[in-house]
Amino acid sequence: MTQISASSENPAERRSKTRIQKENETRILLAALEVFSENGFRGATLDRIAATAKMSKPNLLYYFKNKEEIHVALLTDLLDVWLAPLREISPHGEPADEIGSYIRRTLESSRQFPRDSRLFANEMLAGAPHIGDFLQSELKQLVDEKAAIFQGWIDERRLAPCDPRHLLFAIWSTTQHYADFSVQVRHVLGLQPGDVSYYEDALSMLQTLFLSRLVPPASTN
Amino acid sequence: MTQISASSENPAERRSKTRIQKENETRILLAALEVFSENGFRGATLDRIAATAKMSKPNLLYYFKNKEEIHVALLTDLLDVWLAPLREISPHGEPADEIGSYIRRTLESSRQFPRDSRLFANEMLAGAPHIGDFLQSELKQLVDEKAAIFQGWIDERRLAPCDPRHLLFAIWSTTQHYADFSVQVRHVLGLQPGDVSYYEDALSMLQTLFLSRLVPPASTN
DNA sequence: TATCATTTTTACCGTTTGGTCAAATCTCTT
DNA sequence: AAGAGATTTGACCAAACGGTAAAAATGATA
Repeated sequence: MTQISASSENPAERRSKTRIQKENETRILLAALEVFSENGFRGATLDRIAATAKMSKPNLLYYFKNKEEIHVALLTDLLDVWLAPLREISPHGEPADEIGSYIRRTLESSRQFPRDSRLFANEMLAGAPHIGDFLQSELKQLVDEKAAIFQGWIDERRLAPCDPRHLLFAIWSTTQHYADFSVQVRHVLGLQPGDVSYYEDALSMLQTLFLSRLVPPASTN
Repeated sequence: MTQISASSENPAERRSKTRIQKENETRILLAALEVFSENGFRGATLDRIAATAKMSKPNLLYYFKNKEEIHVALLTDLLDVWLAPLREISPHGEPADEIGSYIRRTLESSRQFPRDSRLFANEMLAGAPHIGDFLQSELKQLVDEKAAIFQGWIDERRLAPCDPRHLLFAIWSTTQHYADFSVQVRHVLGLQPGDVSYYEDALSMLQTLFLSRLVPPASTN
């Protein structure tokens, strides 16, 4: 026994990851993201993930013990990244600035990580079987916290009276729409499959909607 | 040969539907809507649909020749209903009234037919394999037509300058969000599973967002 | 280069899946 | 009540599914 090393049969439980292990895990997660985000958990198959990762199925199961473990790994990674912009909303800034940059950031996430957005959307549509607890506890807490900031602005007349949590829903839905429904967006706009140029017009529209005024006050002519 | 009748082996192709046929088709479509809307096309199984419809699988396949035919039937029914409110937008009304009632109607559809909304969302996430053609042709045409109305209002200074098609995206995404992400909405708001009371606050928020002003103009204090 | 741990593959297993078939049952009309 | 057509069922099939076992191949290290 020259090496104390890891001893566990599961590579994920070993103390430090080898080069090959790190490479293969990211390859698998990338492939799994592709497949899960298109077809949801039930619609995805290990064979397709393995094929996408250019790896045999047993080899894939050498790194993750089952289908669910891959899915959970993806969702866990996702939630951290996705909530970062929300955490950054500060009570000390101007409402317009804070909301404006929050929209810009979430829309940017939508453009950069459309598959992650679709992975999350699929989980929601399925009834959030894997992250229901997270939504009820951590997310709710974070939303309550940020909603309190908005409520403060409302009380100070720096924001129109509205339910702050629904304001967040509106921001989430409009920004993620461009990732989740990108097929529809492209078809309606007459764009080619890979074209994501519409994100610029989207940002412009959303800034108008949330920060300016869409319909002018009724004139008394 | 006392009866000329139908002759075809496929009940769907017979000239007039029997009582039993009508009953069973609706039972199947209802069950299929439930299953497809939760798990998407690939994630749904005929066994689950049959079980939900309280019917044997071969009997189910007596009415629809395969899985895809059920899915297409659901999507076809859906598109008509879903686009009705959009068709009703008139160039002769006031922008605020037209947009306001359109939001009210789509949100009402979201509340009344959340499964339909999720069925559509699943189809989008999967890349619209079954209705891509529809999006490119009929939907694009309808959107272009309505976008022209909005553009007219913009030219008349009755609507803020913006891309009208993105305005439609914003309305679609915010209203359907309450159906597609209802689990998240309920968890964040701390509501019970069946509770859809949030739709009232949602309408209020969306009317504020689209028809009024969220952030007051910067004061010069 | 020998050795041991890591990685990959081959062959397989039981279950689920979409779908078929023919026989049995039911329903409606005459 | 009988006959024809409509409906339902049980038995079945090949392929796809998630996952396992063990051996073979590769990599790292001394």
